[in-house]
Amino acid sequence: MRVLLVEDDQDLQRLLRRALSDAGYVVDVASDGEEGHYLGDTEPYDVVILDLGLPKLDGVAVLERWRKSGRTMPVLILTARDRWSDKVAGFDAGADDYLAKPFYTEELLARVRALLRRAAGVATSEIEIGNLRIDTRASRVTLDGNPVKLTSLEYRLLAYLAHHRGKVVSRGELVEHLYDQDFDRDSNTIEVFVGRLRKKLDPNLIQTVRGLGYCLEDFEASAGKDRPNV
Amino acid sequence: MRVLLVEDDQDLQRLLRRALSDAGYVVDVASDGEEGHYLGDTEPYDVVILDLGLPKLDGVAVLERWRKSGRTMPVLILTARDRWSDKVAGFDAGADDYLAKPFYTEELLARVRALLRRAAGVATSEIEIGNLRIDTRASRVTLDGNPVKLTSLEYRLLAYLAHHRGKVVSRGELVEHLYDQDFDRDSNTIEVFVGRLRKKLDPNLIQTVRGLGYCLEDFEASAGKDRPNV
DNA sequence: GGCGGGCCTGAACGTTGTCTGGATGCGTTG
DNA sequence: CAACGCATCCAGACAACGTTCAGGCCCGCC
Repeated sequence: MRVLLVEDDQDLQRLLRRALSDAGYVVDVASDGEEGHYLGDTEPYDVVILDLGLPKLDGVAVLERWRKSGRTMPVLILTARDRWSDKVAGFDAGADDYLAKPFYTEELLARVRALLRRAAGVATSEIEIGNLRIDTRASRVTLDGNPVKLTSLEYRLLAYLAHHRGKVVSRGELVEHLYDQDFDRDSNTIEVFVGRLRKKLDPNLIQTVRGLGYCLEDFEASAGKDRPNV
Repeated sequence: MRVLLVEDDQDLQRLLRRALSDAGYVVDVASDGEEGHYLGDTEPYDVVILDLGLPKLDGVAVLERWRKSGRTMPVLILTARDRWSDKVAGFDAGADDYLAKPFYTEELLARVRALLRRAAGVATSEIEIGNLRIDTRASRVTLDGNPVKLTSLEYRLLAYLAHHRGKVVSRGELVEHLYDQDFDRDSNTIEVFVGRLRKKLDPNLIQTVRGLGYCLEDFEASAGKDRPNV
């Protein structure tokens, strides 16, 4: 998952960037409104954390522009505790959630997870696909109840597919969301990781759609078992 | 849900009492340590909010007495922001969470909810993981029945992992909970303590998830054998 | 107040696992 | 059948992690 963090305060920026990448997200950072707006307009983010008090272009304005040009990614706004009017303005401009400063890092992470869940149309922090279960809060995966050991990138790839379950996801989209901008796209790492996931989980879990990408389906998950049509 | 609030500052007491009962809790209030201790010892509370700077009997002493006499209800301690040593003492005495003054009411409420949730999940004050047993009220750890001597930080690290058993906990989260806010994050103390715990307890107890953090697992404690799906 | 011991810290160094990209093989498509 | 896309295998590079150790700090003890 790829996150855009728009925050001008240097300390907070460093703290959050760190916490977010610790949590396994790819993080891009902007320090002012213009930069933030540009990035959010051009790069595909799964969620945006947007401070409201920004130099050059105010957070509310940034958000309004995004929404006007059709950007629908979930946006969480950060605001000083006493600026209630900002909060209202933020919601009116199309924010999905807000958090008042100061806050605890974990709370922010929890809210980011919630936004990602909601965007995927999932109610709980656990995604269940056949006999496979992904606990996004604990960052753990179980198959038939047995815990499966995944590496960081394997997990992130699986999580992304699970959040877009049923949709065909292109290799390019995966690269864009799992890596940061400058990544050599000629490599075949995605294939490699898909292969590893298939081996560790279920060979039929991730379906290849030739020429388009990969797809994680409901009915595929229970494949390894005794089922009528496989 | 019934809450005990032990706070000597009149203004804060009124504010919190109001906020808590607004939130739907039944609130009892004590204004000094003795009264607080008495109430906590005789009445069944679901959660206690305990200020540390109290007349007659200090908060840490109150907490210690409760724990020694077997009271296991979750306790959230309130402390002045700069009294770091108090926080440590509070944890060692058996606190479940802490909040530094000044804080926002909403945050307190969020933490109270979290404590209640957690208490609902974990029935006893003793956490058992394989042959390891952690007595959170006595801050004692036994392995195969033999007591293990842990230092303060070792214990706190273990306890935090145990409270979040099964969850992958990032180094950053650990640092945030074990140390003061501004702690040099480039140090490797966490690794050192994880190493010590592994040495003192079980080498397979704490699992490392590369790039994400550490995880304390149920199944790991029993035997470090190679299981099917790993 | 000086002394000793345990504990925490941070740096250095050794080790391991993960990531990556190329080579190769297989199946599918046109 | 040739070309292409995808899967698998492999090994080097590298970062993350583990281990050890010495210095500093605090505390209790003499």
